[in-house]
Amino acid sequence: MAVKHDEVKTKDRILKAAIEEFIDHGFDGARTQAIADRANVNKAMLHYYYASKENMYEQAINTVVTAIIDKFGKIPAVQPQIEDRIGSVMDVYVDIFTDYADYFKIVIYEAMRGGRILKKVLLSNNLLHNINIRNFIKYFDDQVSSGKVRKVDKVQLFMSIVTQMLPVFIAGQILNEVVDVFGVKKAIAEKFIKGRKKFVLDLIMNGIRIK
Amino acid sequence: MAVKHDEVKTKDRILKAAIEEFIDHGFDGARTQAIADRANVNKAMLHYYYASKENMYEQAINTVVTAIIDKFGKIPAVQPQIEDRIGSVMDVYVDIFTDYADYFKIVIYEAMRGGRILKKVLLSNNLLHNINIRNFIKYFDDQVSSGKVRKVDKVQLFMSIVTQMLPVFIAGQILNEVVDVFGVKKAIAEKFIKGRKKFVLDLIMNGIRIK
DNA sequence: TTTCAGTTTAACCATTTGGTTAAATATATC
DNA sequence: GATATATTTAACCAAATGGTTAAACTGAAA
Repeated sequence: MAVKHDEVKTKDRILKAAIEEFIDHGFDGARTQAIADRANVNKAMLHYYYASKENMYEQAINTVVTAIIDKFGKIPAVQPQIEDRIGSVMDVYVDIFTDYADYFKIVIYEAMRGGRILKKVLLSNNLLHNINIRNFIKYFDDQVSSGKVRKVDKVQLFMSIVTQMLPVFIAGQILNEVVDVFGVKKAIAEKFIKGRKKFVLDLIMNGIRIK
Repeated sequence: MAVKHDEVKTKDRILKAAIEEFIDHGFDGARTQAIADRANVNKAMLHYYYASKENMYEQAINTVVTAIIDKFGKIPAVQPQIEDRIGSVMDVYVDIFTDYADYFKIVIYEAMRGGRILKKVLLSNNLLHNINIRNFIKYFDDQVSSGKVRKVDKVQLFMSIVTQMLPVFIAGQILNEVVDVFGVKKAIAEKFIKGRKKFVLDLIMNGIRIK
């Protein structure tokens, strides 16, 4: 077997280039020639290693989805204070919405085209066991039992935590445009994002009503 | 002038068809032939009335953005109870995320491609005066003054209200897939969406802490 | 009924796109 | 160095795509 030993293997360079191209343009907007250029290889190499654009896309989705879901395992399982626990969930999502924003963007692109590939990837590789909302629910039940917090729907609460962190992702994508269009000062917008976690944590714990 | 009087004018049929095609496939995935088929016209008619795919796309974005922004004007300006006021904001967004979900999808597609056209459309037609977050802020300030609610960042609060309604949109796009992939029962998922507004309103007002 | 601007059609076109192939080149093993 | 296998390249291809054109058709006004 005549195996070449490059610094980074051609096959991997192509996949990385493909992911970048899909991030920027989605499946339909991506061009195989552009992927070849990004990877600095002849276009025929894409066919050699991945056979088709669609197959390359599936590998790309698999890679990014695996990376994102791995992050979910990073939520510290045990924490005494409910604020800390909710804060940890927020931290993980803030991390994903910043460090993995590009990967998350591909996933949204894919979901909008129908999500056929996403579904396939999620159902294989039993990736889902890492999305441990069950841990959160169990923890929350304990807190309710011990009288720390009142009883509310736990799935609804979890969704509230996650969705309220979405501005972090959205800002990363279109902050400059929002600044332009709405005439908000950039420093103000950045301060808004920086203070997001603290605000949401306070809102979830205390609400706005005066008692 | 020999003007034809169809039930629905060809030009309008084409734009409607284009919007549908862009909803389903985004700009890059949309096919001019598919638009012609949807509108039941010869492909040359697209060129006759709209000159290019890009121009057609710009008209489409203009139409859907105008429709969505008009909805923002529907928030009742005056309401005595803060719960009602927040509820009204939620209602408007729930309406947009259900009745205008397809339009909203185009806007997301466009934002993900960079939002150049979206920006152009928003900056022309002074569409933005309808997005009256200022009204909400003024109202909220009054409520704080009169001791009804405690003082929190108003923009943060507004974003919390809006983002927490996003599951309504997401469900409309991928509810069936979520049911498949995560093995949630469909009735449960639908109940979750139905109860979303009530839950979020309660959470925002009262938080989860026991005092 | 002639006129003429507005509308529609079929056929056509240049370019782009994803994909393919045969030949050339590199590399490990013997 | 010979051999076999893996890798890479340039050239090529069919299909699809957005766009164009000349000619035909339509209907209201003169």
